[in-house]
Amino acid sequence: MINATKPATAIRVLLAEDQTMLRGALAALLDLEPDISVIAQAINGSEALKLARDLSPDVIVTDIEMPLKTGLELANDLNVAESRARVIILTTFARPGYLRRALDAGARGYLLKERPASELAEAIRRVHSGLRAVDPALAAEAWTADADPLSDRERQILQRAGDGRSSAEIATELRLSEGTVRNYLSEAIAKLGAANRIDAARIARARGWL
Amino acid sequence: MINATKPATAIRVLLAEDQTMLRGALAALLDLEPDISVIAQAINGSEALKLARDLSPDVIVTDIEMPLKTGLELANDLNVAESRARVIILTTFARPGYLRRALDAGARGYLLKERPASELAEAIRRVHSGLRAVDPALAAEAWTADADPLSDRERQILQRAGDGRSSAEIATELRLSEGTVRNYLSEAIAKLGAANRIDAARIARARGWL
DNA sequence: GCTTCTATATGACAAACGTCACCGCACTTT
DNA sequence: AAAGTGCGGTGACGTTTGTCATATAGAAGC
Repeated sequence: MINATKPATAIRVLLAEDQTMLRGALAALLDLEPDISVIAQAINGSEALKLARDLSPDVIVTDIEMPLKTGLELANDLNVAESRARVIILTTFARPGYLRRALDAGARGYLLKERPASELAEAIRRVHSGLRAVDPALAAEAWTADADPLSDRERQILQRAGDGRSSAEIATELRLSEGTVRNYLSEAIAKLGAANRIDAARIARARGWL
Repeated sequence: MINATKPATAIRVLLAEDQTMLRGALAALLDLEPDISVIAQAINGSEALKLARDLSPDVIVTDIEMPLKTGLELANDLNVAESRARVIILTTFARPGYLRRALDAGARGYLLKERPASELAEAIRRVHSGLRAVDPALAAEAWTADADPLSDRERQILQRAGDGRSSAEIATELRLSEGTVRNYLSEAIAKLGAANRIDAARIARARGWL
């Protein structure tokens, strides 16, 4: 993409989204804005991290659910690396758990794909100028929502159990004893009020805790 | 959207997609093409059907998984109504089962959201000129893909098991004995080469069989 | 130092799950 | 009529899962 007509002060944006059609369409639309320049695109979280380090963009717009590294992990990695880049999460999921984790990871914006594309450009400008850009309806909901009750271990184990892995397999993978895995699952099931591990995984996913 | 600059012969397109950001971005991009005019947008299948009847577009581009009416149902309804409109399915899912159902419903195109947006315009032109536009990789896969090995009962039961219901609950709901439910699940697990019921549900979903 | 907390482990037990051989009944097919 | 087929059921058996009480080692707090 040629940006010869952009002012040198245009906001330099990195776009991370695994769905090619949406990524391409958004990049094209954003590049039509005179004050925004999409300097790179990434198809997964790892590539985005690498590009962010090489190019130091002003703003990173990222999906959450991507291969190799999620947008939340990306935001976290950039945060601990004290990156200058400001992160906007762009996702399908209006889950308070995701929003909370995004903000904890240092994201400055959280926008839903349900919203019109024009709001994305607006959010980029807001975030670049130091403000936040969080979907108002979701922010209100997050205020009243329960906090994620799961520990990191419980989350790790529940993820794998939800994919159909047995306690023994999970134990081997995480170098725990099988009994310990069952204990963690039992805890998670109780915390979520679920009937079994699958039900627990379903509930946790629906609330954005997995 | 103002189309004053379009020739009267521009291809008149109806776009049905529930995700606003993607819908808006695609509409904007397509409208940049001189020979394509997006005359209307729908946020679900029912609205798309109504608009198609009122406006009789040349080409309808539709997602599959939408509220109220899926894109496959929409294609089917238009087909039995002997609509002039030609349908292109635009979806995330590279599932041979979906492709087969789409073609059975009379769709002329099947395109993945994994593909660049430029291919969408190309597909619209092909379909409008009477040709087909099916993702080549998926078409090849569909040729060799296994048919769905599950019986209706197995599918019913596997769906519920995948949601975390116990054999006893499923038995009550479907008025079978618990042993029978376990037998069906055992069969389904064997057919799919899965390790357990959850694994089986995961595999079946991934192939579009659930 | 001692206490408390946290993560992990063990053992025991009941319930749920997965497998398999086999039965019964209603329908077709021949 | 006999044989085959599909669907549902039974019983038995070993494995996995869920629960709970309890234990141990290290880290953190006092």
